[in-house]
Amino acid sequence: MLCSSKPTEDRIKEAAKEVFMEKGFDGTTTRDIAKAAGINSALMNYYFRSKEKLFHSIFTDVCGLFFEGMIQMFNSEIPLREKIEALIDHEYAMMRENPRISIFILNELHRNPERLSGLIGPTKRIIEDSFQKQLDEAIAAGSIRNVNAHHIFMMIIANIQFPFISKPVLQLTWNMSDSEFESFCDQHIKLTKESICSYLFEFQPAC
Amino acid sequence: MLCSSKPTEDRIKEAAKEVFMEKGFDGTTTRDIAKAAGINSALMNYYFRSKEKLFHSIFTDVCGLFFEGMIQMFNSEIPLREKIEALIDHEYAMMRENPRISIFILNELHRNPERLSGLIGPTKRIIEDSFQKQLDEAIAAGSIRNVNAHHIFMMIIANIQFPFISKPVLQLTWNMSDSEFESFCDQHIKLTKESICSYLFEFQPAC
DNA sequence: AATAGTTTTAATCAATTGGTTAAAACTATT
DNA sequence: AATAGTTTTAACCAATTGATTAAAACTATT
Repeated sequence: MLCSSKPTEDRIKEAAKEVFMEKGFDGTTTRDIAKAAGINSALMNYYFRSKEKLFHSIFTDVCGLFFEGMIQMFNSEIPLREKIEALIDHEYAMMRENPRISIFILNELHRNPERLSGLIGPTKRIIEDSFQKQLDEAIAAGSIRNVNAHHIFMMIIANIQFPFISKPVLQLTWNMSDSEFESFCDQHIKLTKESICSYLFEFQPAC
Repeated sequence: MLCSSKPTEDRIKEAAKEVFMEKGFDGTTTRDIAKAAGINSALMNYYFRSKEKLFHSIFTDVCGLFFEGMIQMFNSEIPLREKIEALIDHEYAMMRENPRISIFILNELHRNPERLSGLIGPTKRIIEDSFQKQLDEAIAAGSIRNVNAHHIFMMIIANIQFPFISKPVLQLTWNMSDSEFESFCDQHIKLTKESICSYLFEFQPAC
């Protein structure tokens, strides 16, 4: 039967995802995965042919989760101000649910940039999005400052993802508990919204 | 002799730093290091007792480089606006000289948070800095918006470090050459300065 | 219950890992 | 040049790594 094999295959993938996200590709052994999945270590090679192939499968999924929602948001047809706030809210919610996703993806790409080839599909679409157009129209109308979409994009993701990426350092240097870290993040995305929107919308057109 | 041994010890350290920063602790083998340093692999254990100890030595150095300058800047006695701009300039210069330093440190801490214990000394001082006082005074004087130092700090380092951390993704999704990436960063720190300063200084005190 | 097909396992493989050893090469002092 | 101390090396070790194998356990069809 083909379908009945699903549960174990999925169990392996879920366990592997956990371990890979925590330890990275290099720090993970196939025995770690087998142990986490509660299976014999040979079974991993039965379903996925190698550690590399299993990782690739998981990495593709994780990147999808990481990029898809964001891209949809960018290309959705809502007014600029709401879009920026919705983007920040969405991105923040995603990071709260998957706090390690950012450092995991970015580090694996840093270690092995060729992995990018797999995600050219989903990410490429960021380029040809409607966001720059939306900005250009607002700029032409004089309702916002003249600024490139890439920088707005960077300001958003940097301010949301970086707190999670640097969490261990922050908690040590600022003596933060987990709940204090949470409220710091809450406050920071609020401030990020304000900061970006005030920079964009509240300017002196010709002064 | 004790002093004559320095050159090789340093050569090992320099080579190890390169390899560790590129491949991470888990991705690096002692033979990689020996090869990069042009030495017999046993010599590494002669000078440093183990891979872990060699790494610790390097990690301490790198963290010093990463934090020291920033802390000094924060505690220097210059006016607020200049301080923020100087901080950004300094941080940016440091990242341009050591583009991988951020992802390296943050990932190693993510993988093994205990390594933080070694850098409690240098970083702790960030807490008891004069920056918050400086902000409080400006807030009391009504010259800036009411905002916590932690958030200004986060806005600065997030906007400077994140472009370097996410460089591979950016270059792919936005089809950027190395020089285009550079000018993007130039532009982004300029924008970051403007954005933070305008948020801080240009506000309606009671509107 | 006998069969054929699938899934799971224990045992094992060669390669690589971090680390040790004992001898060699080098350096300086006598 | 003989000595003692340091630095470097080749050879090696046990443990771990990713992966394979052949047999066992399971499942369904006849």
